[in-house]
Amino acid sequence: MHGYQLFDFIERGLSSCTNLTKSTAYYLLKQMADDGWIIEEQSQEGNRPPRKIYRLTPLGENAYQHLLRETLSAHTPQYFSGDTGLAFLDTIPRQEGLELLQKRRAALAAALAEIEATPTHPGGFQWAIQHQASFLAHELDWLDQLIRSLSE
Amino acid sequence: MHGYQLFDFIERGLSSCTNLTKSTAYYLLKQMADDGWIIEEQSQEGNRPPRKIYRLTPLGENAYQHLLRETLSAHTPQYFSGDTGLAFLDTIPRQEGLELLQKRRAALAAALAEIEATPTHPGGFQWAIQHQASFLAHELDWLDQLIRSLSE
DNA sequence: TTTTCCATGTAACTCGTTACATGATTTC
DNA sequence: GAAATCATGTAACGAGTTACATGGAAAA
Repeated sequence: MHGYQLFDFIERGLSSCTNLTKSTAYYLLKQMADDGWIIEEQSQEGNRPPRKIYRLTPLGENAYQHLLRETLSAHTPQYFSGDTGLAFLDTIPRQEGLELLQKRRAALAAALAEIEATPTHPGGFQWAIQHQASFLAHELDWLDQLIRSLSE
Repeated sequence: MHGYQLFDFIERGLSSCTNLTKSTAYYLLKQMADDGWIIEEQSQEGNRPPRKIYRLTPLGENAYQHLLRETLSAHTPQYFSGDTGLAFLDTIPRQEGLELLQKRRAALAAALAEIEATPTHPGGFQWAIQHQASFLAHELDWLDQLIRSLSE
């Protein structure tokens, strides 16, 4: 694929699972090219802007296989910036705290709704999306529980 | 508090909720001092190394109040590097995939066990810890479900 | 004809991390 | 006497983001 195509593919349906920007995509492709993981091939079709088609080198294939196994077998700890707020939740009036959390709940629900509306993806990609959806659903549950326990 | 004391407090029981290092803690304190959020007060007790006691300025108090409300009301999207692996899970033999995921499961279970062993914290801090624990428990459930569905 | 799409980048910057440095004091 | 604890930093680096730049073609 060429860069634009790759980015487009990711953007289209995987936007809920990543915050990759176009600039970063090109930046990463350049990195991989510099590292010898991929090679660029110029290509032009008609009057369209020239593209760079990327192809995996044996070195890149090797790196891919290793990285894949590493990511699959590792648990990466997750830290939530929102938890910092929770730690000091008891320093503001309870009513105000509840209103703020309601706002958070709305944003969370919107994110969940959006991901549930994304079309089905082929193969393993569906696992990633489903994981994200499942995570958001759990977050919503948890937040509702917190709000309920604060409302008493 | 002084820097070492602050870091120690966070490290002691909140290590499951953050990856703050000592260097970063001092770095952030310096930032806040530069921004006028806190002021340093030298202090020395006996032969012990000199300390810097930090005190919030009105400017810092204001920033704190605003940041707290922002963090409480916002939903920050979370992206999981592990999901990248899932997306390509179907490109390796199923048996090997299962073994890798089992390894991930073990690490996840260990993290959960560790956090469940941490002592209870005062006030809102408990919310943060409980959220992290709840998140890990859900991750474990989800992973077990994935493993089961792949085993069929 | 104006907007969006196709297609690519780069320079400057930010935020934080890593590795390293210091030195006294208390505990083993 | 060695190791851990107390207490503080800094210099160099790195990974990625932001803002900006370009320019033709197709769609509205």
